[in-house]
Amino acid sequence: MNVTIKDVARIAGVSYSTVSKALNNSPLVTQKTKQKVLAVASQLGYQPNLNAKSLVSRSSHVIGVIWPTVEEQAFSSLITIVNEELKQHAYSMVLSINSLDDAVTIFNQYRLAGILAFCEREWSSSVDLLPSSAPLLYYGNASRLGHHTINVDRKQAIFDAVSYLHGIGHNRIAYIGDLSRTPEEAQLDKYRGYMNAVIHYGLQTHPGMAISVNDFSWDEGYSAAKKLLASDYDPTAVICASYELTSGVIRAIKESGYRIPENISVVSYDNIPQQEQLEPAITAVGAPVYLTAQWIVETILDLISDSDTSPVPQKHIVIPSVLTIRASSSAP
Amino acid sequence: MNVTIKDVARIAGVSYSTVSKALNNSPLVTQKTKQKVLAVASQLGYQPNLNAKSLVSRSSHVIGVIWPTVEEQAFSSLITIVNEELKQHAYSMVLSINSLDDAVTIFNQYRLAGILAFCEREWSSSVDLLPSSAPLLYYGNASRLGHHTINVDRKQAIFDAVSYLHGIGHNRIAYIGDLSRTPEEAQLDKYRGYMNAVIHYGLQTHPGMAISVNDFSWDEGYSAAKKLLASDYDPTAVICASYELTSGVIRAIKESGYRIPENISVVSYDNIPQQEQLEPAITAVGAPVYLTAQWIVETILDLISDSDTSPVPQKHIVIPSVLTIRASSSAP
DNA sequence: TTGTACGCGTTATCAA
DNA sequence: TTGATAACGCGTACAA
Repeated sequence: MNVTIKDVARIAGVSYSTVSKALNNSPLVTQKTKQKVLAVASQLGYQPNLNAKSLVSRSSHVIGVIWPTVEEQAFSSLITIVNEELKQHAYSMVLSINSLDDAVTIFNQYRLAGILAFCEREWSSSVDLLPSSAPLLYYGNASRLGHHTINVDRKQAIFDAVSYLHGIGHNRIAYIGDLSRTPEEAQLDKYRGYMNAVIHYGLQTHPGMAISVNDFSWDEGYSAAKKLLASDYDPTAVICASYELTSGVIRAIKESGYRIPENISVVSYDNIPQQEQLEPAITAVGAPVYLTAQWIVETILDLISDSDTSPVPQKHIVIPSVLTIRASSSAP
Repeated sequence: MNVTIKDVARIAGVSYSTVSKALNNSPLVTQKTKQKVLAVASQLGYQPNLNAKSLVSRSSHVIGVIWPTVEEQAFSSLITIVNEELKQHAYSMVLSINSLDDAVTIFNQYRLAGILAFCEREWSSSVDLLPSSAPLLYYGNASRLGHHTINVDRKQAIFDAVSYLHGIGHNRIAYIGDLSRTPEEAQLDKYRGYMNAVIHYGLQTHPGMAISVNDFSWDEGYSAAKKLLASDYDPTAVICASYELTSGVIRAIKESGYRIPENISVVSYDNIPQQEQLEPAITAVGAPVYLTAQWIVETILDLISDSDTSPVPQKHIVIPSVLTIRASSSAP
């Protein structure tokens, strides 16, 4: 326990600076001594002290991710993939589920290489004051803040969904999502995309064409779909604002004796592989999660290497939506 | 950026050891200089370097939590509460979603104060080899390993559910859970509790009294309940192995025209507050999540303070189940 | 009450 | 090619 390079040096019979070189693949050491040092190190169970390491190098190869809404599943697959991607680039990832402020504080104190903030809803007002030594990249709807941001284009995504459905002949296209008086920015974007498209294509309108949900559980999707089918709107297609909603919606549609897509087409927001597993496989729009993860990782790593050169230009990246057509949609 | 105590000392016109004392509430400094130092520190935006701090103190006030199955929501409320509890004790929490080995490795390298492993299913075989300098506490089914463990009593929980239902007059009590040939240990425990109780109380048995699910989604619960109701078992009560399953089960029961609890009682595993929000509020068994979180925090903090004194006795804590009666159950 | 000096484990710069 | 030595930022005896 707590064996240091000095211990390794003593056993291996070399100086500890030589050990350091051997451990770091320095060319300033012979293969032979290197082998010996490595052998002793692993035999002693040597584990480098990252505190010392990042104290001297003033940084580490660790990215801190802030994820205050751990109970929302929406980000979990994205975060999983980001983690894998970072590992490929020899970075580690560490999560905090504290508030933005608390998390930034502790990450800063550890002098992490970079910080990634996944916060779709709440933005601490004091965050602008926090002097972050590490590059801070926000994922979500934060273009207004004076920080680097990366976003998915939700408005375009839903617009594309309507375009696609209209293109194959649908005219009564319903929407199930968050229409509350004060929806989060992200949800408002989706609704805007829907309304814009409805107007743009001159679709039939109806008071009951857009159904609001209280949260994004399957249960709410189920209830909303029941309500939709009970109205006299008689939609030929429905667009759902999330994967979970969709899973409830298709259950409700099936139970009401309708078939997908023969009687009604379903298109879901959230371009994640899991859509493939639903029955039937669901046509989806939104930024593909793999692509999003890759962009996030690439951007944060760029910011880290850029951070030497000042001034750093502000980055605001928007990931386009992709339409993935599956079995749940067809011409009416 | 990167202002150190030396900078603070220079501006405040004192030596940097005085600054250190002032920052750490040492009694060896006058209130006046302390105030001055604190003022200068905050004005300069001083942020302590935790790397240096834990390098010199050989530890930090940070607990690392290993959570490889981030996509399973089961732990999320527990982890949220653990986080809050730790904050109360002036500890920070940091998560890793890597494999057990990878996570332990990096946490060790950062010399964190303690490690908490939330891994219900997979146990890396090599984990025993990892020399962890920090106390490692496992949550899950790991009593076989040579490590400290903390667990909930799932077998007792389900047994209690049957006892309760039998006590108020039920004789045909169904079970919906994971009965696959090779279930995880945790799920097997639940089923054992059920079977033990069925035998113990001499309940009516039937081939279709226990329905197996493939995963713990609401969807599987829904399908299982439909199957159960279609059989000729005619249960007066049903026990579900998880919260998500239950949410699907009650939907299926309602749709089949039955009322809860008049026609059929429902008891769910997972003693979490969310059970209260279902319609009707669900009677639940299992270790209350708040209690579990408190035990976890208390145990890991104990282990940390014990770790000075060697040898440390091995701790294996089992948290008892509690029956929380709500509207979903009544005499048949 | 305040300041000085040393060490924590590591990397990097020199001399040897 | 190796080894001694000075940082990195901080806590803490010990001296003033």
